[in-house]
Amino acid sequence: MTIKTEVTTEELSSVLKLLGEKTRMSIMQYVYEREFCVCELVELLGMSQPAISQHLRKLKDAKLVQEKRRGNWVYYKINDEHQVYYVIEKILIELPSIENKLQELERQNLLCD
Amino acid sequence: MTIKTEVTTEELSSVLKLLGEKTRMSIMQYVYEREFCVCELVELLGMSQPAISQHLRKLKDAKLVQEKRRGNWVYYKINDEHQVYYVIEKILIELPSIENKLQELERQNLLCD
DNA sequence: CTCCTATATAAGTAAATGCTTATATTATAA
DNA sequence: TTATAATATAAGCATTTACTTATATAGGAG
Repeated sequence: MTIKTEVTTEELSSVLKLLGEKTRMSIMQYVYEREFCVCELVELLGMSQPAISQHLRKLKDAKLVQEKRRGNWVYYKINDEHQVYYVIEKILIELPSIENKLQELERQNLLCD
Repeated sequence: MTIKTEVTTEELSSVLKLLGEKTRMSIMQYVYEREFCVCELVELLGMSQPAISQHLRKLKDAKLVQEKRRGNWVYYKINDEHQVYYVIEKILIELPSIENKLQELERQNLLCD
């Protein structure tokens, strides 16, 4: 039996505040699919590296994503143990598919590692 | 058969941006329950009348709520025909119950009309 | 070690945000 | 009509935000 921990309005709205920004929402969508390194996200989202890094920092501070360094690259993935992960998931599955963009990335040989 | 309209990342994140503010999230929670006039929301949320009005304006502009004037009072309720209402609902049902606050409001005779 | 690549951080800045106070609008009632 | 109550709007302001550019850090390769 799973006991669902009660969430405060403040906690939930602070998560939604982070998702309420197009770029961060997209990042979340990508790292929900699989892990991505920073440079891949830079390509996918067409934004500067510092901009992406700063968004990732906020997501990491909120424990929405996890990072793992592999050589020069730092990979980010969604934290599926976040307190409101089940809510986040419900939101992310509503977004349009990112498959096209992933294929495009692969086609252009922009995948790292 | 219901056809679920595709939602863009931008549209969804703009809605989440509005919910990503504690006061507005609370307003949405209240008007999800039933209609409320502005002065009731002012009492419930303990904020100034202009502050509440301004939040309601944003929610109305985004078509998240509907207004209806009745005499001096303007009542707001959730717009259950919003494009992503089904997502909003999934979020709102996760919030802690507001029953206590409603009872308190009633006890103090602060209900309008 | 030195060089290079990936990433993070710092500082600066323009724009957006959420309040405040003051005032306008709208409807009811006298 | 005038007065009053509920709400909306305007203007001002402090804070936050999301970028930019420049620089720091960290690891791999030679």
